[in-house]
Amino acid sequence: MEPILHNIAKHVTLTEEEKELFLSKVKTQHFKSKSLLLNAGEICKHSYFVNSGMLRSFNINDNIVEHVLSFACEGWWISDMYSYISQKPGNLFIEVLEDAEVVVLSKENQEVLYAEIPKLERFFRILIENSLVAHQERLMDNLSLSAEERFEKFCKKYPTLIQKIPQKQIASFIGVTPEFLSKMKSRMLRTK
Amino acid sequence: MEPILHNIAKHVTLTEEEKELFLSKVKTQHFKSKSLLLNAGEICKHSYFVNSGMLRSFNINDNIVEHVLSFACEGWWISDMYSYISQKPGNLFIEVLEDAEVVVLSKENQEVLYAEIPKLERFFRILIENSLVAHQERLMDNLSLSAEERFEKFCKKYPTLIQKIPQKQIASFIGVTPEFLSKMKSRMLRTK
DNA sequence: CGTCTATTTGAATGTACTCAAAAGCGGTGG
DNA sequence: CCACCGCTTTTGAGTACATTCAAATAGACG
Repeated sequence: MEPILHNIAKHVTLTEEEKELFLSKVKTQHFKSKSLLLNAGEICKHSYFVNSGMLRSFNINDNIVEHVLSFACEGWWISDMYSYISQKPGNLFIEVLEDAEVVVLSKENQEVLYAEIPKLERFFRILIENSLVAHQERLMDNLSLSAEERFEKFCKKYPTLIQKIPQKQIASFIGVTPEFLSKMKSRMLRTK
Repeated sequence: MEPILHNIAKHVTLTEEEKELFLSKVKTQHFKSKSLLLNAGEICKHSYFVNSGMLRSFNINDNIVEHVLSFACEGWWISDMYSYISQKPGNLFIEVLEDAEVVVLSKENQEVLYAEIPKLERFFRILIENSLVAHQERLMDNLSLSAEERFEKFCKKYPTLIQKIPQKQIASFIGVTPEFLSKMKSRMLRTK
């Protein structure tokens, strides 16, 4: 079965017709590593569900430093939520880290689906609730944990990502420079 | 009209019966300053909508330092989202900063309302979407802005809160020590 | 194989923290 | 109504964590 239907089935149960309607409103696309699905300053017109490969969203601040907001691999959704819901220009980039197959849902079709299949309102509410909880936890971690503790937590939480994400991206995600993460790692090995 | 109905009306339109049903599922309560609506380790059984006064949610880390997750004054919702949706013990406190009148919605009644009034599913989805966007922005700010820039942004964003929130709470919210915020303020006055 | 990018390492620097003490402020009780 | 107590804010000195800049090394990709 389509992975995205499996994802939906975790929270709500669709009839066969509803599944078909849903699939008729999305399209599957392939993207090469390093391609940009969204540029800062653009309006985010789509939400992406990852079938395979990996994406990330990030911004770039005045000092030309990148900061990763989120990674998305198999089974994860990604978009620029701010821009997507407001349909105003956002400041996130969405980039492919690993050749990816993604399911693309447009904002317009999302609205159509909400109207046609009220259960999806519930599905996305639950999805967003979980995302909110994750972001709140990450925010509190940034406020209350040391860089080392944040890194350890990241390793425990995403053991698979450690293998395939470049270290500088992980550094950016946990909020340190790549140089410092490198030093931290060797220090952690030495003192352990 | 009830402020909470006004709040709901910003996103969805309820019939008179639906409004009545909604109001029958919530209760209004008064809380004195400094009282705790939720203790870390407890299961969060309620969501709160603030009619008047002010609340905050925060956690306490191993070093016994408090970190504010959010403030809530007139027209804002507050709860421990993680604990509320999972019904597991959370690690947030919810405390009254200023004598408050709040509308209390229990998790059970929330579920009843979702079932009886599907439009509320949409209302809370939108509410949570907005909250997610705000938390994402705050997270990125913590990663990419200096303490001074975060403070300036806070002042611009919540000019009214500056007046009534103790400075140490603001420090905790933007992620610095109260001593440092104090020094930062005097430095900003001097160099301006 | 060569080029480009990522990672490591080191030295110097800076931002924010800790600890300590003094000053300010608000609420409460005598 | 004033005095006192507790909490918040300010100020200062010393420190630590993380950054910047630079250079060397390693690794990936065409």
